Amino acid sequence: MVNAGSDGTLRRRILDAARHLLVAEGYNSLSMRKIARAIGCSPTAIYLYFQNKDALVHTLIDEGFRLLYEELREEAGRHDDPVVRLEALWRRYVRFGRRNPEYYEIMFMLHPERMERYPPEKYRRARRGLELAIQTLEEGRRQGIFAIEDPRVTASAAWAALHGAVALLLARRLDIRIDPEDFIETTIRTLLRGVLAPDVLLQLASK
Amino acid sequence: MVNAGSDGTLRRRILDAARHLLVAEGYNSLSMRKIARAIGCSPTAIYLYFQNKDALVHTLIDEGFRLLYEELREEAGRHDDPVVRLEALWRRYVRFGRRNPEYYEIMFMLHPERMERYPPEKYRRARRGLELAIQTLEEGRRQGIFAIEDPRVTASAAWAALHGAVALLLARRLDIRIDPEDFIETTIRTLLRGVLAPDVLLQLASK
DNA sequence: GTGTTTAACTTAACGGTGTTAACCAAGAGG
DNA sequence: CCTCTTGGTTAACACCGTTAAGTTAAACAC
Repeated sequence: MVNAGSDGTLRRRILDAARHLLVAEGYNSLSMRKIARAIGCSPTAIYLYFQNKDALVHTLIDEGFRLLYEELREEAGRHDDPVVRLEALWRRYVRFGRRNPEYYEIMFMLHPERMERYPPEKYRRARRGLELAIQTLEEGRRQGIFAIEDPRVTASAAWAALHGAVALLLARRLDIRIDPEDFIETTIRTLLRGVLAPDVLLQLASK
Repeated sequence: MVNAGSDGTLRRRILDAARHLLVAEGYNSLSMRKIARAIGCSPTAIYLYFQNKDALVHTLIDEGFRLLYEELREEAGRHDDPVVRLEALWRRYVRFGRRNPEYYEIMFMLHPERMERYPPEKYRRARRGLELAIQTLEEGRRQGIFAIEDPRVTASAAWAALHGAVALLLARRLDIRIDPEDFIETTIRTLLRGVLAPDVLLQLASK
């Protein structure tokens, strides 16, 4: 049979089925054969449109990065004050991870070995979100609000911290006695206090 | 053949081979059949000593947690000043992760679905390391050195931040222009500034 | 209108995986 | 000497990603 099932190019339908399966059953049980079964084609048909499973997953990862970046860009455009903007960006990142756990997992939590094949050229696109934080940090530093050395390194360190928080949250590795909201709040406030200039911090604390 | 190959109980030899394979080839290519081949027994023999592959990996994870805790406990015993001790604990954690990437991966970076089966009772043992940080934070808070609310939550947030740093480092997801040492240094200094009381911070900055 | 090419897809198969069921050989106890 | 238990084995099932070869239908040349 040719183009079995509903309409739309097979490539598009493969991606839709893959994303659906990913969300429904998680990355671990995502298999070529299941995808094929879901759309009523043979497993090998997928290889006409994707070099292999990794390539397919990478396409999903691209989708995820685009989604995340659009959220961050929109958020960044809403705030003028560097401190407010930075905090908003951070919160939005965490929100994205918690709301899209399956995307987040394939984007950031896949095994290193598997991800080394993810083309480095695409990493640059993926880092556009970080650039928003870097610019904000740089801007605030010029105004004497942030006491940091290298904005790029600081932004990366903060990103790593948020990633760790999201990762542990998604993996449910936190002590059950800890409230997730409290945990996130503490993470962000600690980071913020870590980058703010001491005098600004005192000023904030006094009022 | 009975008890093929060298001496030692088969159970012990399975664990040794598994750990060796894990370190040599990474978690992804760790398979029951490979372990069996390495020690010259049949794949099914492993099931006489471990319920399944997960149970085997969990035993390796236990080893890892014991190793990590011993390092942290030894480190904690070497420093009296809470600030110094906290920083030393944090550095030691990062060092463990970077020196034992395979252990770190199965301990903290395995897929959530797989890890949910890891018995919650064992998590408590795994958290003993965190208790060291909690106690240190509590101690420093009583002395007015740390401006934090809940030591348990703060310790968890800091742990998450360090985990994120290690995870991104091991997964080689950092911008290539960023020096890993610089990155770690910034992470730890930011965290420290985030938990220190503002006046202590100013005092530190002035001298 | 017929012959040929090409695009889209299929079936069969290879080598790998975790895991289970059934079997077997050697030693221990009566 | 016979039975039971211990500590393994072999064979098999159902899955996986991937490749090679085959098929079928549409498109095009003449």
